[in-house]
Amino acid sequence: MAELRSLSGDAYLALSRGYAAAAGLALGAALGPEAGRGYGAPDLGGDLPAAPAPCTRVAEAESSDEQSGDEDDAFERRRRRGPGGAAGGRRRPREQRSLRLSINARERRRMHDLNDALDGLRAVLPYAHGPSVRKLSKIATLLLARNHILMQAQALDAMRRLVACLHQGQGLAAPLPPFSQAAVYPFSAGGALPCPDQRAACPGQPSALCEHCNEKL
DNA sequence: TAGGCCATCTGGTCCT
DNA sequence: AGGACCAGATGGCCTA
Repeated sequence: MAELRSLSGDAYLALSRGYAAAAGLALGAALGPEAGRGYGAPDLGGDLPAAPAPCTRVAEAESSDEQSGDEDDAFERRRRRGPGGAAGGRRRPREQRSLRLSINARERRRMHDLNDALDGLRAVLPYAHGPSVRKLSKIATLLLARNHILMQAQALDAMRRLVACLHQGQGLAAPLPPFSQAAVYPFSAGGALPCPDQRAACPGQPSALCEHCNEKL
């Protein structure tokens, strides 16, 4: 999992493509070695992990006395195992159990809210959405979002520099790379021009930083 | 069968 | 005291 934390732009694209593949979409860029065990595999006909349906969640979370038998069993096991923990104290067992169930329900609700937020994030990320595509994992969602934000920031910066060039009336000494590669996917290998070309493209920008080497142009 | 991912329970800590 | 947040443990499901 550590490799995902330092996901490069190429790996990001590979990740996106991995999820897009099942839907027959190609987001470009070669599949990198970091594309990732378990992250790129499409779900062929499989269902999502067995989470309670959204419509049943609320009722489930709000009626703490109507928990599943599993939770009852777990509670009994722990009760037998030893003295109560923080929730124990001097409470009567019934009181203690009621409090525990209430805490469990609250925690469940909290996690559902967190998952809803993650679903919202997935909905705006550039990867293939669809019933035949496996949902991004939580960690993949966060890493994809992070890299997407970074790339959007870089694209925005590139556009700002371009506008600055045009305002100075110098035109472009060299053709800009295709928007889809340079602006949208600035990390993509071969997508952006090497530094000397960048210099030639906008000679009137002495203070701008090269996005490839972080040196002044 | 191992490994990845997930939901849930649980106890601890911090905050209001 | 009660709620929010966190991390560890556990067990289930799915895939390679």
